[in-house]
Formats: sequence, structure tokens, C-alpha cells
Amino acid sequence: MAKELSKVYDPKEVETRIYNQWESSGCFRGKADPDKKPYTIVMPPPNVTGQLHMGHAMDNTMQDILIRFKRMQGYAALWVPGTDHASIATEAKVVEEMKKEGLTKESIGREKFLERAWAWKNEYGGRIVKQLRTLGSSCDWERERFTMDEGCSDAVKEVFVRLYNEGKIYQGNRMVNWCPHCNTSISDAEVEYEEQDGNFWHLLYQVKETGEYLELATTRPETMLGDTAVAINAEDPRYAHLHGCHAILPLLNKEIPIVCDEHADMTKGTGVVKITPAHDPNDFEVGKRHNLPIVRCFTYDGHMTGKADVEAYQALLASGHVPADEPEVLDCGKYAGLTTMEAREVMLADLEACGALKYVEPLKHDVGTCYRCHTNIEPMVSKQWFVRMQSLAEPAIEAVQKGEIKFVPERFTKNYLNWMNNTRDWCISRQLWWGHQIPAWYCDECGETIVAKEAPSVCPKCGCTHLTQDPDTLDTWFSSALWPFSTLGWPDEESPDLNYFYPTNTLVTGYDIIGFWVSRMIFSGLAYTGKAPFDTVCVHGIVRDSQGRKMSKSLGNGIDPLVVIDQYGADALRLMLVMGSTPGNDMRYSEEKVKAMRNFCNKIWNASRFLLMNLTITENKLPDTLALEDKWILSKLNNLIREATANLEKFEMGVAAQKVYDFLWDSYCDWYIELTKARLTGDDEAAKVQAQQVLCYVLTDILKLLHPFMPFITEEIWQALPHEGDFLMLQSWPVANDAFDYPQDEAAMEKVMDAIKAIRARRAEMGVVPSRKAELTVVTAQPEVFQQGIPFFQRLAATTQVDITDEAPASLDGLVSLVTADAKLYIPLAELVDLAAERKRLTKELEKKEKYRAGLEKKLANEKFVSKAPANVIQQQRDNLEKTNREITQIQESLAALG
RNA sequence: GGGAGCAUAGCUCAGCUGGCUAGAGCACAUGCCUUACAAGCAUGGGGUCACAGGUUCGAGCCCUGUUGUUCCCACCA
Repeated sequence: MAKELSKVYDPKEVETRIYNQWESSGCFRGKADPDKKPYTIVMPPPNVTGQLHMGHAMDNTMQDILIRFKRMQGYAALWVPGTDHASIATEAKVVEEMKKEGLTKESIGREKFLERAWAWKNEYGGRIVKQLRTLGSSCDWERERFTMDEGCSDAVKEVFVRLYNEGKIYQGNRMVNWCPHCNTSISDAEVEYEEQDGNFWHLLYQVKETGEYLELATTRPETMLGDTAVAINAEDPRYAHLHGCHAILPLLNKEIPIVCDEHADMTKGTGVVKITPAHDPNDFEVGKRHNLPIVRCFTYDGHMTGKADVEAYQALLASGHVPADEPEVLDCGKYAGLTTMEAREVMLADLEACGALKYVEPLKHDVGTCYRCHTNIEPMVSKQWFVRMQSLAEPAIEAVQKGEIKFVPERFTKNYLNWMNNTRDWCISRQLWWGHQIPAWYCDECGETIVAKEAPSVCPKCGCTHLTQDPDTLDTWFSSALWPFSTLGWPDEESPDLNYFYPTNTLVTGYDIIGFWVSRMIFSGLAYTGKAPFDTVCVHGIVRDSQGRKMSKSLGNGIDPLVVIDQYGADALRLMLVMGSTPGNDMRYSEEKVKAMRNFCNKIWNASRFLLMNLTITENKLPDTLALEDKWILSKLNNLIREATANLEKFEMGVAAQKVYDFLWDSYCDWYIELTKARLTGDDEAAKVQAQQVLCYVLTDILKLLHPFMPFITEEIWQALPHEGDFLMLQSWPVANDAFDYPQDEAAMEKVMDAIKAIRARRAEMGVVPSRKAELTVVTAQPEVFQQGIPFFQRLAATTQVDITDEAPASLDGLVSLVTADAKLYIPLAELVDLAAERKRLTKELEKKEKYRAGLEKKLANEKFVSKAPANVIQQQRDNLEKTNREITQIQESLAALG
């Protein structure tokens, strides 16, 4: 902060300079210190190729507030940053880029593709990390990690091998959600349901034995080629005669059994269901129960299977290493090669032509879509790796129920438990190349599967050397699930970081990824490290646009935090993101709010500028004697420290910020600075110094309290004030001191302030310009209180002479009178007095007060209230009554005096 | 179908375990460039706390129901 200060704070130059100073001085480094308690936050890793958006800005602001707060409180604070490889998103981008050059993954091969992907990562990977710095994030950049770096990859392999050996990972042909566009399986969590217009197509299947037609409905007629049964309910009297009969599948003229299964609901539709085990999750289960063949009729990229697919299947059979549950493949004949949607149209026409299509019933229904590309999901039987969830979920549920992990706000506990209690086995293999390749190898000779951290050189079963690694990669969330400990050195149990900083303390994240991520970190931490990975999950909402819509690329309504920072400063943005928003609730972005916060920055700036202009002291300490107003501000500051600290400890960041904001603006600037001007501009040198000392002391504490929220401007100002130490960010957090509680002086000061406000209000009401100053007579039973207020009346209430007395003036001629609870005030503004208006005003005032008094009296007369309410509440009401009584007396006297 | 959130001033929202006469920012009105700040200061107007019951000495806050709204999960032949 230069000596010559501009009237307006300019964040741009300050922010980069200060950040560089912090970073180059090692302020962000988390150091294990046996004399301190650790406090650790691990950053939710943004996508490595992503760009900073408002969600990141909010998430990281909250983390930075917590880590800075704890660091100042004396914890060994560590904030571990890093990025996520985001397999499906990144791969999609690289594929898209290659497409422009006319290349595909397959055409260049895995090795070349991965080279490109790494190049892409290296080009864009640094971007978001730089952007996080502009926000002021005080992460330990020397510990920056990436989910695909060596350590994290090692952790991934370790976990995979362990789980496999414990039987908690298995491979099998199961029903998975298949995205024909991304060409990969995705987990249940990654399916998003969308309402779409569709139809029930009512089809007729003839019964071979009786010749009658069975009516059944389907929303996906193209799956009928894969039908291997028709199900009816065993209890259904309508079809009792069909037990053991067969149906003829139209188009294929294939005979399929009619089976009895509970899945067929007698109350729904006709009670007859077509069974397609390969392409419907429920039908898959029915198929298992009745040992039905599984016939696949779709390719993995969303077309109907044909001759080539059958040949591939037969080649597989010939190899001899085919699992028993490998689905058969159908040659769809005339439909082969069509996309499923094209096939649907052609098949419907054919069905209609042969009379098998009875009618079409339109319907709206929710259809599963891919969370990335929103292509409709095809349920498919496919060979994938799964994590058996049950034994992992149990301890994860228990840890939260026992309170080892706490969700803030508490209501998200339910959300989490609901997720955990209903989780099915987790499909972790993805048919992608960018990611952690599954550490499983297959013997080309005998088909043996070998799971190991390192590539085996020979097959342990047959001894041959022809081994092929599973081409699939793991779900991105598999590696992020390990993030809290893989970043701290796990699986090396001896890692000093792991021992000191793990388990971590607070996880800050949005409610939208509790299922994806939080739940998986919890069960992973418990299963592999034996400890819950954090003690508190601090959940926040999403930042919406000013109309309450989700910010999205397609809507183009996203606000770039970097643009906001450039325009208003990072401090303003940060403050806007935490103030006035409730934990766990969504918030709306509005430029107005950012402006308000920018104005607040400017307010601190100017308050500091004022102090610096008057500053002659070089040491920041309190004077030996304190004036009334000093005690008032110190007492209020003390309370503020108490409250703001308590709020921060409860993760109530917005409330804490609001309190300091109000204190700085109202108490410090609008009152205290104005009150000190009497001393600062006076001739008493000792008083001048005294005022400076208190101003400086209080401002310093405010800067400390505000630092976690607005680190840049507070550091900049602090550097310019008399201080010890190098950085504000490394100072200790203020602690409330009972010695600074001055309740009596606080009350006395406020009596004077009440009088000043009353005078201002009356003058404004009467339209008296501030330049028209007047004398003041204060009639009070507490002259010693108001005596101390004389200079303040003069400066703040446009007063010249002040006369303090305990006797009412002999005549009210030409006097304006006004009352507070503790004084009657008289101002000679003769020409402005309107007796009638005066009487009217006082009468109105009196009515209001009397009404209020009646309420209080009624309450206090209520025996039940007096006997049941807590003592302090009763006392409060009594005090109010007493004060109101005094006010009423004052008003009545004034009215009487008016005649 | 199950669960959750929200509903408070014209707008955006605070209001922590029930307890001063329900607050802030923006907007509005009036007056001030009062030598820190007009991105400011002073003063003021503006609220049946969605609706209906209930618990309580006391309800914006707790309970039940209703309405509107947003979201999550599940199912859908």
C-alpha cells in the first residue's frame, strides 16, 4: 500500500503481487509439526482439461476460508490441490479433436491415442490450476497431484488387486447401462433420466398350441428379435391354460416358451410380458430364473447385429475360453446394420403388415440417458468388472450413523444414507483408453485371468508367455474415491504425510456429487485405511444465474469467474459467494451483489486510508487509558470475535462474514471513525495518539477476521499498518478477552448515540440543512453520561453549544423538543417550530409507545409467562417496560409543556 | 411411488438451539460533494413472515394438513 493512495481500491495490481509474495515465501506450505494439530482439506479435483466456473469458485472459496481460518488459529494447515483425469470427458474431447483431422481412435491405435491425450492434458492441464490461484486459493502447490500420476496410479492398482483377492471385485456378463454414443458402459449413477414422448406398441404373439393371440406391449419394439420367452403370472386365471405352451415370435417365426414368472404383473396391461434377457434389466433376471438363452441383437455402437457379429461370436466360441454366461448373437437379417431407431421403424412397418401390431398408445415416460452426451442408454448384457458393494457399504453406513462423519447441513445425511442403502454392485470397467487400464491379464493359450500390480511375464497356469492385458480402463470415480489418501502417500503406510495429515478434516463439495464421490471416498477410506477419510462433509449448493437457472454451456448463461475477478476483484467475488447464501442451498449469481461487495472492499480501503493519513504511531498497541467511545468499540469488537469465531467453527461462513461486514461498516466506519475525529482534529496530542492506537488496533483485528474471506485487500492494508511479522495470513486469529467487556460504557455510549440519532431524525424531518447549526440543551438524570458526549453532539448532530442540565427549560418558546429514553433534548430552531405539527407528532409517538407498553404489561402480568420463561427473558421485558415508561413520561411532559 | 429443499419488503436473500418493536443489500423518497470513501453520508417509506389448524407463557422458527415451486432417488411390459 503506497503512501499516496487512490480514492478507489484497484484490486488488479494488488492481487497478483500479493499472491506471488505468499507463494514465493512458502506461506501455503503445509508442514507437519508435532507441536501443532493438523488440519487438512483435500481439494475435490477439477477436471484436468476444465475451465474454472462459478461452482469451482464457490467450492474453493469455502475451502480457502476454512484453511486460512484454521491456519491462523494455529493448526498445521494443509490444503492439497490436484486435478482429475476425467476419463470419459477428456477422451471425448481428444476424439473430437482427432475427428477434425479425419482420424479415429482405432485408426491410430491405443499408444498413439494416449500420446495425444497426454499432450492434451499437458496443454490444458495447467489452466485450471492457474485460475484457482487468481481466486486466492492458499493450496500447497508443491503437493499438487493428478489422478493418473504415479502415486495415484499405484494406489489404484493396489486397491484393485486387494479387492480382487478378497473376492470383492468380480468380472461377469451382467446387465449394464450402455451408451452407444460414448461406446462404453457407464455406472447406474451416471444415468440421468429424462422425460420423453414415446409409445406403447401393442403386439400380438400367436400361441403355437392353441392358435390364440397374446397381446403384450413394449416401448422398445426393436428388442423383440432378442425375445427368448413370454412371461405370464402363474396365478393369472386368464392364462392358466397356457402353462407349458409356446409363443411364435413374429418376424422371426421363432418358437419361444411361455414361462410363469412373478415379474408379470396381472394388474398391469394384459398381464403378458415379452422377455428380452440381453436388453432389459428385469428380463435379464427373469432369464436367469428360467435359464433362458440370452440373445443379443444390438451391437455396442447402437446397430442391429448381423452376420459379422455372429462370426465374431463363433470365433470366440472356437477359442474355447468363453464364459458360460456369454450371450448368443443373432443375425438380424434384413435389419442387420440398421441403427436401433431405424430398425424400429422398419420392424413396425413389417409387424403392421403381418397383423402383429395391434395398436399404438402414446405415452410420456422417463428414459435413461448418458450423463455426458444424453444419448439414450441401451441396457445391454456385457462382460464388465464390478465391485461387490454390500460388505463395503455396511461400514460406510455405520460410520455416518455413529457420527464419525458428520454432514453439514445435517439433512444431507439422509441423502447419503439413501444412496448407500440402495447401492447395487458398481460397474467399474469402461471401454475407454484414457484412464487407469485394468490390471488384469488374460492368457492367450489357456484363458487364465491374472490380476496383479505388475504385468506378469508367464501364465502361472500353463506357463506360456502370451498374455494380453484387459483393454478396458477404470471408472474415473474409482481413482477419485482414493483421493483423500492416495494424495497423501498411501499405500505407503510409512508415509509421513499420511501419518500426520490423514484422516483429513473437512471435505467441501456440492450436494450433486454425494453419491458419485463422497460415498465412494467414505467406503474406500474405511476399507483400505481403516479410517474415515474426513470427519465433516461441508455441503454447498450450486450457483445459478440471476434468473435461477442452472448455468450451462448450452444455455450460454454461464458467468466466467475470471471475468468477474478482472472487473471487481477476487475478494469481491469471494465475499459475494459466501455472504447471503445458506449452507447447502443453491444461490443466484447477481452482478449487483458483486458490486455491493466491491463497494465493501472500497469501504475498508478508505477507512484504512483515513487511518493512514492520520497515523503517527509506529507500534500497534492499545493505550493505557481509554475513552468512552474506545471502550464501546472494543467491547463490541470483543463480542464480534466471539461470535464470528463460533460461526466459522460451525461452518456458518456467510453469517460470520455478515457480522464482520456490519461491524466494519456500521460500528467502525459510520460511528467510531466519526467519533474519533473530535480527538484527531483537536489540540490534545495525547488524545490524538490514543485515538490512533485504538483505531489501529481495532482495524487490525477486523483485517484478521476478514482475511479468510477477502485475503488480498486485508493483506495489502495490514502490510501498510504498523505490524510485526511478515504476512497477515500467518498472524494468529483474534481471541476474545473478557477484560474488554465494558457493558456499562457500551450502554452509556449508546445513550449518547440515541440522542444524536434523535436529533438527526428531527432535523431531517423538519428539513433543516446540516449547515444550519444550533444549540442543544440536554435535560437528563445522568449528566455524567451526556457530558462525555458533548464533542459528538457538536460533530455529528450539527450542534454548537451544549448545555447539560437536570432541569427543564423555563420556557419552551422557540424550542423544538425531542425525547429519548434517557434524556429530553431541546433545540432552538424558532422559525421552524410548528406547534400543531409538534403536538400531532408527539401524540402519534405516544400512541405507539403506549400500545407497545400495553403488550409488555400484559405479558408481564401473565403469571404463566413469569413462572415459565427464563429469567433473562423476563428481565429483558422488564427493562423494555421501564425504558418505554421513561419514554412515555418524557413525551407526556413535552406535550404538557406545549400546552 | 419414496425423500428433500424452498415460499419473509418491489427484487435477491439473512434470520444459528422458539424469547428485544422481523433484518441486510439492491431499488425507492428527501437532504447533503460534512477535508476516508458520491462505489459515500444522514434520514425516511415499504412486511397478515404462502394458507389453515395445533403445541407453547411466547411461533417466521416446532407439529399436522393444504397450495405453489425446485431438486434427488426409484419404477414404468
